[in-house]
Amino acid sequence: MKIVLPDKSSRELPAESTGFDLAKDIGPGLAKSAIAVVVDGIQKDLNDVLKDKSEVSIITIDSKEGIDIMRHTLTAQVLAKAVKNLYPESKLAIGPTIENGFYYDVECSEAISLDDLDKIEREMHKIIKSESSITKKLLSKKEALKVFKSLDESYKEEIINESDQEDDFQLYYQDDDFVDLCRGPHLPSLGFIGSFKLTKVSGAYWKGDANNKMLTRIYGTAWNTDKDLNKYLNTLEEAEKRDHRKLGKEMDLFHFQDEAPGMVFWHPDGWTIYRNLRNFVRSRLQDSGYIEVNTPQVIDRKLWEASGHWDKYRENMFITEVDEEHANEKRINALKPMNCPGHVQIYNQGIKSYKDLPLKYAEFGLCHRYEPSGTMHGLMRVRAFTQDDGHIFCTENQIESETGLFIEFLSSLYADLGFKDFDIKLSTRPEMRVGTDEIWDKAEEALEAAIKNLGYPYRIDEGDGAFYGPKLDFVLTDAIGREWQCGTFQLDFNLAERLDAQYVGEDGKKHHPVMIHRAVLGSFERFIGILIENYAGKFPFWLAPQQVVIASIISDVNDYSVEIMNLLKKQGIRAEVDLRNEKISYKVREHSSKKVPIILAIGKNEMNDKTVSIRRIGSKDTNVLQLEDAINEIVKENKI
RNA sequence: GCUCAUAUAGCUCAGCGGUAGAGCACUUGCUUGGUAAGUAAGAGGUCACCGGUUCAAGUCCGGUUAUGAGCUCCA
Repeated sequence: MKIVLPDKSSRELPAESTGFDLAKDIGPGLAKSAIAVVVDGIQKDLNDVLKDKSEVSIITIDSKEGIDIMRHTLTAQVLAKAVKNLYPESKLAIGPTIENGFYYDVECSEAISLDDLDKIEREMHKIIKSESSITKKLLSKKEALKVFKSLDESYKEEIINESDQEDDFQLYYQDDDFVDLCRGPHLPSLGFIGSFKLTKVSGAYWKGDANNKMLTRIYGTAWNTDKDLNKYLNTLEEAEKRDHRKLGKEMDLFHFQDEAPGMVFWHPDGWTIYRNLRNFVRSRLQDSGYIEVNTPQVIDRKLWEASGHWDKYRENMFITEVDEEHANEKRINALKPMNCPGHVQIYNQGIKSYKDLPLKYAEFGLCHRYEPSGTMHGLMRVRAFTQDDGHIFCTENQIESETGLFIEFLSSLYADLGFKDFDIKLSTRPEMRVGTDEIWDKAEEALEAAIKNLGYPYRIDEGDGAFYGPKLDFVLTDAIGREWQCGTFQLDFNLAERLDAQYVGEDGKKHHPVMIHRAVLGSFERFIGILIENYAGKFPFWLAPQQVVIASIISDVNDYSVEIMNLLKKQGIRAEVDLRNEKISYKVREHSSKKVPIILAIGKNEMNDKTVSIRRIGSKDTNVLQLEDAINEIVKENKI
């Protein structure tokens, strides 16, 4: 039979040949590292029989797909078996791979804790040592059910029962008859398994549904070599070191307390960062045609009913109760969870003409949302946060140009904040939606055209748009490769109509404008969390809360130190002196650990020569400069 | 919201039935020292909150609150 290879060349093989036969035919090296094949675009086991005229490529253990298959085999054949060996009463649910690793969900009467992972790992090593080969059997629904019924694996039975296929259920066996149901493909033998480590245990619902039983989920990570494994474990450690909650405490930036869960108490230095960031965004917004507004914090439920929030999102809103003194008012209010209804109220004052569009309101709006208790996480997920929110009121024809302007605006802001890369995700119409297909067509096309014009790569998330319109989400990548979704650009065909926002068109008739909800940072709180982790606390000079500390070496130079501080302060630099009766090494250590960007050490020499000794964070080098030159350099550095 | 875990000095943590301990930080004294911890002394705690068991509870049990890891959610 004839097999076509990825380079379109073809090979003649005897009938009934497998992927492994093909690999052998190509070369012994390939045969050694081959673990699976892709047949006509679908991953198959290496020992599956190939069909005539199919297109086949070979997956080797060191490819991305290969590692994924290895992880898959590791969880389904090794972790699952180890758990069954150690806890014979346990039942297997599912064991997929995830980014960098895998997990397996099991039902276990005995609680499995972190301390048990060692034991399970040892059992896994024992299983791998057998280098058992893995063979596949194809069973009918009835036969497959019989197998798992006899093993009392009720989750597997459920999976089979709910499947709409009747035949070809894939059961993978090891030499000693351990069996697991799996979509495959799997490694041909356990000998291909590389380095792994079990990382954590937690609970997870069967099928991800909170109404179902909570299973035990065991997580692990796996790589081809010890080196890769260690590299990954190191990045985890690095992420832990950068944790904004830890750095926030160390650098004295903010805290939380029981009386206001999910709401930030900003300390002086944290608030300085916040203000710097806000000033930066504010000036950019002004340059880009936005008008800043401000809307009330507490608004009568009537407006939330009109906007639709009361119906849909009441669960997540903070509602105020009328107290005794004000009982005659009998009003129920809500803390705003969003700024948009407020912005429409401003828009609705007076009559708008098509000549007024696009009209762009911006607000650093403080919003409250009652997030479920288990979802809060430092600054990243809070109940009170400030959005760099904005709403663009425009016509359908202006969508494309406004999209382009926004993407460029966002891109320049991200670049100045230290994020060069971001991805764009276009979410299209969901099943439940408002608006005609015609307007959805037009809107989705406009968004896509704008991205294409600017030449940015993007991906499409079918059906992930909001019910009121398609949207773009912007995902940035931080210094250690993690992704954060921050910016958003959401078209809304619903709210203007609901709240009766109109403009008079060229035709003299009234029309509803398209509303675009947009944010670049998302929330200041979360974005500062991301900045802390991205920079590991070592903020760029212009953002740093304390920019310069002038540390005296002996008390004779105190006056000169204060003089330097005042010169810097006059130039708008956040400078402080440290005149304490401590050694210079003590002061350097303390201010370095607080991540102050510049330490100026001042001793007798500096005072006599009118110089400073400058030391930058992250470097042990010191550099002696003339005072005037140093100040000029520092002032220059303060520009974004 | 769900599961599991955690809550002791400003911070990091030890103590796990017989009414509290370390290091750092803080205060004071000595020390004026040249780039990541000078030195001595002192002060500092309703052991998260409410209840239970016990002669006796940071210590065991239950509840509440908050936090953490996941899950679910995120307009």
